[in-house]
Amino acid sequence: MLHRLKDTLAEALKEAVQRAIQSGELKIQEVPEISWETPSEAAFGDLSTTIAFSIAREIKKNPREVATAVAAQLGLDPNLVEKAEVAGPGYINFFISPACWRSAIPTILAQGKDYGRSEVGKGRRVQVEFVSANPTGPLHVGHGRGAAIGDSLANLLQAVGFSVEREYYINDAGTQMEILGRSVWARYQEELGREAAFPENGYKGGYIRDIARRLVSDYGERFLAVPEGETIDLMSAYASRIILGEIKEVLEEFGVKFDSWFSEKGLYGEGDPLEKFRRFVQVRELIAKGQIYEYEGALWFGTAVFGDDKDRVIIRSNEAPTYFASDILYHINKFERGFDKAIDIWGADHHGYVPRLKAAVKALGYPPDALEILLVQLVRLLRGGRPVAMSTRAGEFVTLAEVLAEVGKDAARYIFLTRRSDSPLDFDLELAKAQSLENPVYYVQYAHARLSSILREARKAGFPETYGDADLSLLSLPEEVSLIKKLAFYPEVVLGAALFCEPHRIPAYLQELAAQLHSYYNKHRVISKDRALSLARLALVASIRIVISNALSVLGVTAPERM
RNA sequence: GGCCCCGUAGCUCAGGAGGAUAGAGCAGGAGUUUCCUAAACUCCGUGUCGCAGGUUCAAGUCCUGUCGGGGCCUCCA
Repeated sequence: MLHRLKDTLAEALKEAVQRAIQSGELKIQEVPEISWETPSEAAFGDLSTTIAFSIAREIKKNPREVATAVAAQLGLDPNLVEKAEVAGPGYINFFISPACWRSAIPTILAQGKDYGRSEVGKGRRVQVEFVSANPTGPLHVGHGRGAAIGDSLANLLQAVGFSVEREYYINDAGTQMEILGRSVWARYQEELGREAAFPENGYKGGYIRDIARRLVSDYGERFLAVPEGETIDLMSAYASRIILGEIKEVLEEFGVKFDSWFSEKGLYGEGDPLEKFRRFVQVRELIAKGQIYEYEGALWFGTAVFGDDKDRVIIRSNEAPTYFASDILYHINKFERGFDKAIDIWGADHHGYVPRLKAAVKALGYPPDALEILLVQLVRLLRGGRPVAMSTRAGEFVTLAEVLAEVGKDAARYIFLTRRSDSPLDFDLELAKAQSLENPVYYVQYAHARLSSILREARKAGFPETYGDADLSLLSLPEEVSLIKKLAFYPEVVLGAALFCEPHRIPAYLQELAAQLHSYYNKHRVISKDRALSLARLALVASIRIVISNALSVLGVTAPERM
């Protein structure tokens, strides 16, 4: 609705500029693109354009004069626009008629769950890769934040028409897996009463011992007889399978469903990784171009010329590929699967890798913006304002599962999504549990429950469940028009949040909408003796409920009927 | 040493692709319920937008420098 309105007004503006050109008032070649502002104050109208400034710059005239000349030529539909006026240094402000705003209501009621969706991304495939934690231990709170952001971002992109795939990259190859195997091996031996040195950098968490115990109960002492060299792989395979299973469980509980679980091992497949890599590189003639070269026995990728600080090793002199090699192969694989865009969501501690991976993508000949990397800052876990001590190395950390058990999915997801991802987040367990003013989740959910309650009461009072007959012109209070306006902007909020990868815009919007609703509710009765007015207000209430419900659903938070 | 992020009200943070007099939540104070859910509402805010320059008709927003906080640098994973 808003989108159409803007197009209509932009058209009218362009025509006005044309006429001003023809009449000789403006001497410009072509009409510039119309951009819209939403004024900060009601006195400045509902929509505002700064087109006069850009024209004025071109022809070196006073912006105010330009605005006046354009406004004088404006032919506007009085059903849509009450007035358009020149204000300040050269704004043209449009005052949209209440009737026009009200037309949003039938649209919302008709579209229901689809209200807010658009087709901007139609025909384009995006992959969102997130969480991707090593299967060497349980997910912690930080992973939870990444999960919430990745999942809602995927929802948002879907809502604006992209075809989206959620992927979890399982880092199941390399040194960490070996360390996992060694850790389990040590615990396994201990369980069976054999002296065993625990690896220096091993995983000390209690879950390793649990896995060792399961191993004992499943297989008894069988592995003690196997040569140590062979046991490590077996141990790490066994442990990672269990851990990955638990990761999947927690994510499901958290409401996150991946379309694909991509194994790093699978990336290399059966063949020798080094060979595989060389083959690919040759196909792309990277060696011929000098982008990949040997130096001191290692294979280097010349990322420096593509914006990295320095060149990077991809195959070490001991023939082992670095993680960078895996990352390169993995991203080649992504693009070969046909995604137009890959969005990686990483912990902020990996930010050092951004330039080198982007450089690699560029070197491989993919468009630079085909890869977008979103960094998620750390989560500081608090309890009653005091930091909760955590140390991954010592194996003491609060897991995502524990947080979920304590505060629940809705509060956790909502809080993770309230701040922009590049800003560190304080997550207070007491606050997340609190059913109080301090907890933003309940504020919004309560609004939804309230609206549901009104609609229930209306049904009891014999009001119809559809509002086609409602006389919406009765919604004349400033609060009502302002609420409708807010609803009309929802699709743009979704679009902005999706395109800028900023899910936090949704909770911010919800907070504002809920505040307006609560205030309206306390001031005016929806269901009254005036049946016509009641019906009109019920149509508004039903529309608000749809928008809150849709927005919460994008966040993966439930919209309760009762609280 | 190099790079990245952050610096906005007492606290936690927004600031929507440069725009008009910079906002919200919380904390603190005072009030509101015969009525659709008080998990709510109403009222109470003078901010060197870290600092200094610059670009622009217009800068919290862009550029440069600088100070403060956090993070990252490896033939580590």
